[in-house]
Amino acid sequence: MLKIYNSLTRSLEVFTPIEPGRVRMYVCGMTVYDYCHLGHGRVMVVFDMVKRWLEASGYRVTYVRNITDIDDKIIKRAQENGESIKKLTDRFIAAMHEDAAALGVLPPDHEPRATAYVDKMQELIARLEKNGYAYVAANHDVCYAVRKFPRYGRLSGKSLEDLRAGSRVEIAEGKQDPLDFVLWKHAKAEEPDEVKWDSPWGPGRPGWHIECSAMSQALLGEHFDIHGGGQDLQFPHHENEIAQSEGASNKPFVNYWMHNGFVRVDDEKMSKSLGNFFTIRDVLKRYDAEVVRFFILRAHYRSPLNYSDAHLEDAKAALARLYTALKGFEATPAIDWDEAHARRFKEAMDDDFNTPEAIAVLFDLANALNRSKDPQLAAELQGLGGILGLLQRDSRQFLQAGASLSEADIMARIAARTQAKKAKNWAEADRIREELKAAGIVLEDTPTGTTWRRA
RNA sequence: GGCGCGAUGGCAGAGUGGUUAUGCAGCGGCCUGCAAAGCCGUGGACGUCGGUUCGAUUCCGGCUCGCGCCUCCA
Repeated sequence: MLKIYNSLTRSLEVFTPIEPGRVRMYVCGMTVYDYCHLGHGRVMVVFDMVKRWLEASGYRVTYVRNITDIDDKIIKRAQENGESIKKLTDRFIAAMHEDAAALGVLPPDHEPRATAYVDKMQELIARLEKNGYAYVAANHDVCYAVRKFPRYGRLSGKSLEDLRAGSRVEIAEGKQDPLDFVLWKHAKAEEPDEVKWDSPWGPGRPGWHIECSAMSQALLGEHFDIHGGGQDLQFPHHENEIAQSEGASNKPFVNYWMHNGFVRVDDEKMSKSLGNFFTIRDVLKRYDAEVVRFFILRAHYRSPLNYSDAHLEDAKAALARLYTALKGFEATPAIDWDEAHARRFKEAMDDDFNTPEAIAVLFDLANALNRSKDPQLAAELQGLGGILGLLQRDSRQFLQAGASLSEADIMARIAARTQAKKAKNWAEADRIREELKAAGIVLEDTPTGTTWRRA
């Protein structure tokens, strides 16, 4: 029985889908004006894991992760680069897909681009206007009247009074309330035609928050099961989504809200604005993508995750232990859910996707496999790993990837060393081994011959 | 200032009202020509002060410290 920590109620709840056997899930994706950093990587990996576990549990899942391809920063960046919005966003969407694929993130079922749903956004705004939640401000922007929505603040645990007290002095041109947010931004003369759409409120473009309300509704309906995203989106983005979607439909919007924790650098949130971010592609130049995925999944999705070389090295060594246990087994992944390890794995995953505990089970399984050499355990280790998107490679491939010398070169030296060993010329044998070690190649003598792996 | 989250052994990171997390690193042993890998064993922990309890790292409260949101942000 799956339990999910619901940000809306701040408690662990039994998961019950709206439609039996079926899960509809929406996750806020990226604004594509730059390369994804590791924080974005975490969102993608975490909700990929969630989707995989839901499917492994027998649900049919429809997973939507949107792309924000129209926004202030995109416009600004395109102008700086002297390229069109379309060209810029296409470029970074392609890069995002490369990064996601490298991290073993399966493509979502739908990946809507905001610009393709502008008509849906306008429909939604029109309904909000009709229901009395939207108004045209003095500067011609269409705004959402926050005070009209009684449940505003429920998700973020903030009252309007608290928010007002804490809000920095903000020049809210024409807004009825400083906390009101923009649904439709009136076009400005200096903006390129590419970012102007005709609308009942004049030419302009959608506000950020309405995008997700429109896309989720278009693809998943007015009421769906799970909505996810980074913790920083809880307020105001997700709060605003609720206000918009429920204000328009008069129905509950989402049953379970999930928020993943931040990636940190030196105990500070990794973010564009702080400038302390590492892009996924930079990290992948130095670490195997599966090591990065393992590193992300080794922490609980709601906990902060500190990024550092030492932690990546640690993850690399740990993952190598798992692959080492698998060495020599070419089993087809197969899970016997009645087997003790598999049951523990399931229990962990059902407990709010406790991947650290699930991975601990994998290590116990590796230990049992090392002792017994039972191919069934190898099949299970690979099977359970597969649910997390791990351990699907040939173990030799993992253990040898990134070697500084060619296979033939290494094999030649191993042959030379084997000769030396036969002649009991230990000095020469050790010299060759040391030489390879200096090149990052570790030799291991086994009863059936010498094997190698990269350090 | 308001709201929220967290504080676990050298590092990372789960979990539990009384009994082993797990991984990396360390130490001892087995194996090995010696190693490596693996196996066996082992030391070392629950921020602080109170409370509840037969018993708390685990529940409750104060404090301290850290982080986040309150502004675009995954």
